[in-house]
Amino acid sequence: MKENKPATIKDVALLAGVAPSTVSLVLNSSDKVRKETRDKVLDAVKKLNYVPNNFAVSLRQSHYICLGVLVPDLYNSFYLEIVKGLRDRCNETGYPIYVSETKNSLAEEERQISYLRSIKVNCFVFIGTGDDDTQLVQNLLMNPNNHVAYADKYDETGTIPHVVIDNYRSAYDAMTCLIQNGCENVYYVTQKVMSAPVQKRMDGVIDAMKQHGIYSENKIVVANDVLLGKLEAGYYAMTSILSKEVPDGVMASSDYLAIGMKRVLSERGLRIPQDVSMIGFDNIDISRYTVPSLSTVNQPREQMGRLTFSLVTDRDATYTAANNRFVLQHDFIIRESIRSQKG
Amino acid sequence: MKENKPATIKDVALLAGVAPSTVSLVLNSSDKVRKETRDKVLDAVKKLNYVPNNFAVSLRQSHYICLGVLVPDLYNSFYLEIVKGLRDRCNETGYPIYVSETKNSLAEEERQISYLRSIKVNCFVFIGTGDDDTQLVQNLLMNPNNHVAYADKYDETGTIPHVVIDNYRSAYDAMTCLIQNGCENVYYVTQKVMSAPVQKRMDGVIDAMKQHGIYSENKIVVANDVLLGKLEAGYYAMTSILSKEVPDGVMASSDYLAIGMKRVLSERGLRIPQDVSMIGFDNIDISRYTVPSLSTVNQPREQMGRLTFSLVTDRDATYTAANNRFVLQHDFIIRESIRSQKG
DNA sequence: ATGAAAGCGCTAACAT
DNA sequence: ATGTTAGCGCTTTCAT
Repeated sequence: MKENKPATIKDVALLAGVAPSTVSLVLNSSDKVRKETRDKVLDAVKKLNYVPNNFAVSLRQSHYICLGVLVPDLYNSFYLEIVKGLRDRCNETGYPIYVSETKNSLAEEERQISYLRSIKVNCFVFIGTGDDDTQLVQNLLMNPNNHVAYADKYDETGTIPHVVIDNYRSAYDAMTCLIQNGCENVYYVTQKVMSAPVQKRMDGVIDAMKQHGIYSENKIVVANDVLLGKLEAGYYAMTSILSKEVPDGVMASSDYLAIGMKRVLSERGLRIPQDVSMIGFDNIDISRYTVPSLSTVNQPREQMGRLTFSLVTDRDATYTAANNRFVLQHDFIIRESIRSQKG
Repeated sequence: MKENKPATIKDVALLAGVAPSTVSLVLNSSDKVRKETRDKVLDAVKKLNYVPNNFAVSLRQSHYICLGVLVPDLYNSFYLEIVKGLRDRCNETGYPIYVSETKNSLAEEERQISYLRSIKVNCFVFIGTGDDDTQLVQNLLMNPNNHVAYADKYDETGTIPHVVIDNYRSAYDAMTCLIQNGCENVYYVTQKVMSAPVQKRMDGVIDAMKQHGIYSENKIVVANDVLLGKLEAGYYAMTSILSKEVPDGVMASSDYLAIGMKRVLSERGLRIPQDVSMIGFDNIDISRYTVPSLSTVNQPREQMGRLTFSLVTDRDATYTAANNRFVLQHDFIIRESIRSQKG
């Protein structure tokens, strides 16, 4: 039995011997129709393999509640975990969710937003995108039906709800830990794109170094992760450090970088943590299983996603925080890659 | 300037002093309208921040070309790379793409398909989903507008184009390599969900073992990766093997499993590859950077995605293969985790 | 080169 | 409890 065109509500009505509006009623609120009629309709629906045309529904209802998510990189497990939190909440509540990749490009971001608007998405979540998109966001908010929230992204105006961890503090503490465990010559390798969170981490690292009198500009190394991929970028960053000297500690702005760096140390016969202590950032799943396991800072990523969902779908602002900044707790996870040698 | 309702084509027409149909003409084919009129229209579009309502467009045009992708697990980098290939081709050609997670659940798959159909998706790509969804697919194909292709999934009927590697052969070769390099007591750890590709790999492994007279049933260990996550599942599988004996070689059906297994060996002071040779499957990005680096089988994942895109969007079957099976080349990647000791 | 008008499939207000 | 009907925003003949 080949169907040529998908069945419409009219076809169902015809087959069931009722009016289209009755079919609609059955499909949307089951209690306003006599059971007998209802069964006839549902029978016809099944027989015709009927699926409502969402375009017609949404056109008619003129509003459409759907989450649009913008992420720089869809292959970064850090972002993916935040998206997972969003996705789970969407599944729980029946919201459609559309995830787009922006590749750190403002033009791409604009293109994606335009598409999302064309399909009447009205809830926009920005995860970790650059700081230059504030104008885009303002544009979006011109329509009061639109809602915006950020995850892992700051809003200094205090108008847009955003979920972050204390990036400054967590990085400050991580670097301090290295120092307190005896490191005196520490390098910090950071990713290239200086989003606000990454900037704040660097500030924290530098302040910690300064406070212990071990800061100098050349201790900060910018990895070439835009061109190379994080693992390889870490590998090259560490290689360049070793071409100058062997530090007694290294910190990276992400675990991926750290794993690339670790590989070089092993190749050179340097032992972690005996020769070099090491700490990453993000706590990706593999960090616990590397040899030695990697110390790191954990961000509650899924929880960030879940909270962001609430913020962007919340029509009544039941959630509040000073300056719309929701700061979640990070954890500092000490594993084998740091030698413990207090003092 | 707050806009309350998004601008419609009428608003644009009004402001530009033309008819709605003219606006439509301008927006869709630029050459049928006088330049002067065109500019007026584009001006109005910009002023009103106008974005076409895709629901209305698609409703009117009644067909909609959009890719719907179904994946068991959105946090598995293997699938993600295939999706990346699809996504790139979509971006190149302007197709929208909607990616759904099915979690190895038939019910979830059904739910997602129903949603995709409601938004008039007509191209369906199944990546690595179970074998029990053939009925769903047949249902889909009742409508001749719908198109289906598989990636990393077999179709034995020969009706549905599918892209795979030679899973049997690649696994057979990998196991043979271990044996030829001197391993005599080898275990194979496989993931639990026995999709056809995973089954074929196991068949290949077992045949290679048998051919060299080293097969026995207890050499095959099924990891508990449904409950635990692959890393941890690998960890426990290896632990259980070591509770019986120390093999001289292990192979895993995925790199993730292998990394979990590797950790146990290191903890027990067993050296790779001196004491135990090791090989994984999938060539995830980290495998090159682990210490020691992990030997593995590479699938051309992005290419699989790109080809699958062509197959599902191709209206004229310009691509052909025997039984609709498109077999891409795998690579066998030898790294440090195998000791080389021919004979 | 541009305008007028019909209709895609659905829902909701109103009528019965 | 169910049917009738108008109209969401757009494209696409068909006129002009």
